[in-house]
Amino acid sequence: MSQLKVHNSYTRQKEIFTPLTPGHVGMYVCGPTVSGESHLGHARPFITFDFIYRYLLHLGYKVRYVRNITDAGHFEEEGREAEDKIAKKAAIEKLEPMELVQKYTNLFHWAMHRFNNLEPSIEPTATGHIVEQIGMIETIIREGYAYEINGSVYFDVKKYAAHYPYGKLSGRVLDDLLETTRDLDGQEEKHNRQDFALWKAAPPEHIMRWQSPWGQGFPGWHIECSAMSTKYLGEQFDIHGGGMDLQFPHHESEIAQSTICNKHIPARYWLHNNMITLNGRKMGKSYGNQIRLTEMFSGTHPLLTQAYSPMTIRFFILQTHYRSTLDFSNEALQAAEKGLKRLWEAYDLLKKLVADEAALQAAGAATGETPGNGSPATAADPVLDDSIRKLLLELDEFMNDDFNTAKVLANIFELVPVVNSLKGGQIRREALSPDTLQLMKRYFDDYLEKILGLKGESMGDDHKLTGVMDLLIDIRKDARSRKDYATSDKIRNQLLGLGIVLKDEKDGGVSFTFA
RNA sequence: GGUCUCGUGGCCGAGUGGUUAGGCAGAGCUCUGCAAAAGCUUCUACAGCAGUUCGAAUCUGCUCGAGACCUCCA
Repeated sequence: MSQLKVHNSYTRQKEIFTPLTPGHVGMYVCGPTVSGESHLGHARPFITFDFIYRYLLHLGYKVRYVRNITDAGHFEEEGREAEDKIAKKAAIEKLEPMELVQKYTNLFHWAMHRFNNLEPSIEPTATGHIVEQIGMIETIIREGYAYEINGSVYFDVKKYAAHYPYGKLSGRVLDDLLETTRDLDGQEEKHNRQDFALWKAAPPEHIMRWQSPWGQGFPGWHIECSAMSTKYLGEQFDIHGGGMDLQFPHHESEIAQSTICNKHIPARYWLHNNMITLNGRKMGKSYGNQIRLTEMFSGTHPLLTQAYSPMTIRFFILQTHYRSTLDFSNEALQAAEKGLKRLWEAYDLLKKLVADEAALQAAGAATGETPGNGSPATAADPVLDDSIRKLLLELDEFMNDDFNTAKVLANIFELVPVVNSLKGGQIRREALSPDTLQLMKRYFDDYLEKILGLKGESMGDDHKLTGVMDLLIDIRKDARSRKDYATSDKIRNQLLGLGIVLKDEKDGGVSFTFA
């Protein structure tokens, strides 16, 4: 099997992934700022790094996945809104800051859960690590790369750039920044405009504040990630992830801070997911075009023609490579919804087929007979059998190639007609060897559920409901056998009105799904 | 203005210099009491121009267009 290759934003190349400590992976992903509700765009990094996390686990790595919660709030830089965002909104909503933080943290966790994202190993909060942040800032000052003015501390970018490759991650040149940095209020106390805050003195109205060697204040935007990643993953770790829009200035600043404190770049592999767009434009609050997750799930946003389930959104995201932009539209989401449904029904079928096969073998074994009805050990259609195995084995190659979930799904979709044909009889069961059928089931289990993190939308395991359905299906069967189609159609149509779709199978059986 | 990315068939999207991406939608057929589902077949592509090459959607240049970052941002 091929080795895992990842696209490293830092080198702009695909590189073979080699963890610092064999068998172990440390991964840090920038988490949400819990000052408001998450929107569709936010779903992308957390789903992306979830399948990356899952795949690393699948490969057998022991992974420590750290994803922070930014609950201190980043202030708008340099005085435009010299107020902690969280404190500001809290005043508007008449809530305690921590109450607000709790509310949106809960909402975030709820959304993550619905997306079937695994929980990170550690989910540290910024407010819980003020001490570490202050410690790091002190180190940077001691090293001579930060200075204090009026109770605030700034990172000396110019000095840093003279000794280290500043701007490499984001492809930025310091001189360009000098020219393009805007005039903002409060700039004058900084030595240079491109310097960024490590610690900000808190104005009197600022609610969230902590005591520091420089007086009462709050931490700058970038220091929390440096402090927490260092604390939980060490001075250098394997993967740092986040959205592409965080490359500058956030990740660039993290690199600078950690380089001064720890003497080397914090992470070896920098992975960035691309944006979700709406009519070709990035979804984000700056553009006022975001659709909140609660609105997605309920279909309440004016742009939505219907509600979209968390799994539909997950699947929608998985159908695209994580480094490409993904354009939202109702049509695209509906396509994803239908595709996922077809895929999942085939997967359910496959599970049944394999279970039946196993039962047959078991029955044969129990009676001591050779499994006359079972499949022979060899494939009657070796060409088909081979092509299936090839499609399956390619899945590993695709994932190893920078997590190409789009290709993975394409191959799996090629197998959907095979599964359906096994059920429909267009392909005889003997055509495939039992091994191949088993292999297919294993790969579907691994890829669809374990790695891509998809799951069946629960249609309710209500025994009473299934009982009633069995009864109705039974009555309808009787009616049909009497050619009483008025009755049989009435049952079917009325169930359809309730959102339950009956399907008459070829073999006389009847199945039902929820529309 | 600076830096960078992208432009694929009705829509969403993969893509290696030479072979079908895939999904959804459309068309035809099969199955079916009808329907749904399913199966089979099928249509429309690589922004434009020029170049490199035996051969380019895939490399180079130019033109046009879109977007991202440079400010909080996933």
